[in-house]
Amino acid sequence: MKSVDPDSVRQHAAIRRVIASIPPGRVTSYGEIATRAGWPGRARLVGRVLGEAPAELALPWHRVLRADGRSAFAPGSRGFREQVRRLAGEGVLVCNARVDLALHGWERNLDALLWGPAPSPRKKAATAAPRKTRTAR
DNA sequence: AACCTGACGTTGG
DNA sequence: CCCAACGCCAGGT
Repeated sequence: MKSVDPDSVRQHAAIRRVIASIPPGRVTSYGEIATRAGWPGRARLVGRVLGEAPAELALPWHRVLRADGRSAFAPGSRGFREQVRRLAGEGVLVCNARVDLALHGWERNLDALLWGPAPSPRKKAATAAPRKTRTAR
């Protein structure tokens, strides 16, 4: 049998716990989860844990996005569509394959709201800026 | 034991 | 905006 590292078990448990505590209608990143779980920099591990987590746990995986607000799944893929669908059901809209973290981010959006958008500082108000829908790369 | 590959992130060109 | 280079962890070849 394979010896299981007890420390590793705690990591996974902590990570799952953090994911399970993401409030509906809010999203966060892999890195943020890793940090909250006590292991900053282990974003990759979060992805693995999420992928191996049994469905019975019913973790809100759809509320986990990349640091830039895009889904970890390829646009158009099965997972991508399902994630977008679930998020939409919670009032989180995905525009241009991306979620506005400054708006739906799980805490940490205060300074962003006060200092202005952090990621893509939309030059001017999006007064109907058609922003080409970037035909799938 | 190298080498590759991911539900990742940051920095620098 | 795209790409490359690292840093990171665990598994598979």
